[in-house]
Amino acid sequence: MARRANEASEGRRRSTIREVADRAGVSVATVSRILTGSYPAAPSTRARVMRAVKELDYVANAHARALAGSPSKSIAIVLNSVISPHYAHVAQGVEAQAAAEGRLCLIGTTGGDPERELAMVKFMREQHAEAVILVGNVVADEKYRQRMSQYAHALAAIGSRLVLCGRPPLGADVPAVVVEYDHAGGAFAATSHLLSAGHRRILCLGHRAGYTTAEGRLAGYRRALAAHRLPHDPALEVEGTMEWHEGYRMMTERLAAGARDFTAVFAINDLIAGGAHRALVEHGLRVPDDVSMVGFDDLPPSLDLNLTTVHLPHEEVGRTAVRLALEHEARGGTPPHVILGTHLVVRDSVRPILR
Amino acid sequence: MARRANEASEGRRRSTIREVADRAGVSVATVSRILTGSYPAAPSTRARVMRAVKELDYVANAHARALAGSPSKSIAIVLNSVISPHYAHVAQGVEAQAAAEGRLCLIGTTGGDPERELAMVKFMREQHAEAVILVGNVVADEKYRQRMSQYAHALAAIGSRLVLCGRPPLGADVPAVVVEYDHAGGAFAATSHLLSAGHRRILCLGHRAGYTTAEGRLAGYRRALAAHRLPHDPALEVEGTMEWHEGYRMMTERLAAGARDFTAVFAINDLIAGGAHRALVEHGLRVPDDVSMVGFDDLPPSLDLNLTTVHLPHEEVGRTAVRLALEHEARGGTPPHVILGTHLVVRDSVRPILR
DNA sequence: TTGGTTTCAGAAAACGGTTACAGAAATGAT
DNA sequence: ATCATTTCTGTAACCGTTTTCTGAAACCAA
Repeated sequence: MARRANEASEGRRRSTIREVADRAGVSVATVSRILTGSYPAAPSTRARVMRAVKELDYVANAHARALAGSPSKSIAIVLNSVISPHYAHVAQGVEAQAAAEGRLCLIGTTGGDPERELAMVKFMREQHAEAVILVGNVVADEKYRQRMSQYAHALAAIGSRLVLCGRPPLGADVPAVVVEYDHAGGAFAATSHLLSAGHRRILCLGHRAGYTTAEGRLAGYRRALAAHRLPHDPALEVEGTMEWHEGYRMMTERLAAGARDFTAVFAINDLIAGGAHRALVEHGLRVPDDVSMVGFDDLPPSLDLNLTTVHLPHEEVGRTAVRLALEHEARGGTPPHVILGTHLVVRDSVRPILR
Repeated sequence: MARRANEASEGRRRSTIREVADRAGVSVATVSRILTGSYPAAPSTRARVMRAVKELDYVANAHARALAGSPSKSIAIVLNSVISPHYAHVAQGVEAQAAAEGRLCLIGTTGGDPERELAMVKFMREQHAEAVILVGNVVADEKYRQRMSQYAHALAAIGSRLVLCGRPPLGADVPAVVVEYDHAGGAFAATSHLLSAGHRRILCLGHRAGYTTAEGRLAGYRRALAAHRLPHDPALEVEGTMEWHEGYRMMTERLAAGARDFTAVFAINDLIAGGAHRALVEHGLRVPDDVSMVGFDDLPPSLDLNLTTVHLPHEEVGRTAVRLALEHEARGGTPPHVILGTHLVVRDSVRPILR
């Protein structure tokens, strides 16, 4: 079917609201009002305008729109990387909620570098994003905190919001929405689960000072022990980063050292659990028959391992971040600080101990 | 250290180029020129301006900038979902390359719905993205193709580009950059690998008519058989979607049917391989001892299974998409169409057959 | 000095929308 | 028929930049 004149495609620049107005025989103001729906035009006018829009294949210029005062309709998300499952889920949540609220999603990755994070926030500020959502932990020195809280103030001054997602607040006087996970609560539940099964020597794999996520989980582990009137044994708390090969390393070294001085493992995340699992298998130990294990995060690896683990509402945190930012932008007041709950997902990686 | 007057944070609106100009005692034109670096101003003027920028915490308004004519410096990526590892890797590549070229990344997900994809493209068009990158396959009816190629023309008319990533071209006359994978080549290599090991009855799991990805891989499988002067046996080509549970289903049904009429499996992707693997194990068959297996994609599951598989340059495809779009935008001419090569990653899931 | 080049900086016109304000047309009441 | 409303539409200012065109200094050679 031969298309009409194919005007829009003919190497010409895009059509403007003025051209639409001319073709419909009305003023630009009318076109604008009809398209934004800010005013109920007469049906006949409306029809003429819509026809002109169709014929010219008119698409409004978001930049002109934003410049003229209407909000930019965009949400920015800044994270470590997109390929890590956890971040991917959070990003998915952000994007989904943003789309549901008619917003576009700007995305930037930092590779965990605070400098790049700061640069990204500045970049997003140029774009007038309605909210800038920072996801995950960064090792934050004092200079970083100062600069970031300056950004928070700057964003707040123009009716935008900084949102901290899965990371601690910057300070009481810094206007930022905060959405955190209850790491300690989850770790408490996980450890209690092992304790209830009769385990007393529980290895805690992967804590690390300065990383609030790991610290929170270690705290929950200790609290659970304390609730059972057990002291925590520093020899059972193994330090390491939250990666598969670190889990493998920690467990391998432990087993190589000789005595198997534990009956259960609380891995601070599922990746560590996965690595530790491999190391156990290589030493002829089976989960859960020989060693019980609980993880944290509830990501794909835990499914493959049939691992009992703590579920983090990854996607929910992203949705909540967007929702709160937008609500708060409208309402004002003190930025909300919410802590999302976690829960234990029981699979098959724990056996009771008979005494 | 007490900060000066903290002016920018004091609930006031953001500062403009005019304010910077006033404070530095120059005109807005000069400020603009210095900030964009469009020509070398006198050092003293430059210093004054930069100081004013710092003091006012001035950040340029990207919308005003884009409106005034400079390119928007943004790349849009539209994909199925962010949590699928394959798409996540592609997105990572796009974001990385975009950042490297000083561009911001707009992201949108469709959930595989062609309607939402079209809406997203329109949305991105409003934002004047320099390129719109469409990732992954969609079931495309004729109406969709028409609309999408109309968009391609519209984008081309304003110096932007539509990029198709991992999906076939829309047509010869549609101005779109295309970056594809060599599915057939990869499948040929994978199947040849099994054939060289002496396998003759090779199950092909997961082809599906209408899905170009699956079709390409099936074609490669058949071509490899043909190269060995073997006919392809329709009974060995099992239909299914590219998901874990489908792999599980296909293999379970196969084994339940009775006779084990194959010695090796070519799974059309790693997820299928994973599901099939589980089914085999449940029937007491081990990989590679009892059955050899090759997958496709080289994603996390294949690592866990120690699966020999075809590596797809996931991230590379994203980087290439951005690079080509930007290059082509500058150069013009016929949009490039590249096919990225794949290669076999040999792990430990294939055993030679002794005759 | 003078006149011709450079260099640097300013004035003002876009860019493409939104919206306050005002005016015209249509409606209803008298 | 007249006037007061109500309903719709047009005029024009403005958003914050970039950029073209032009003018003023500053420099150098004659």
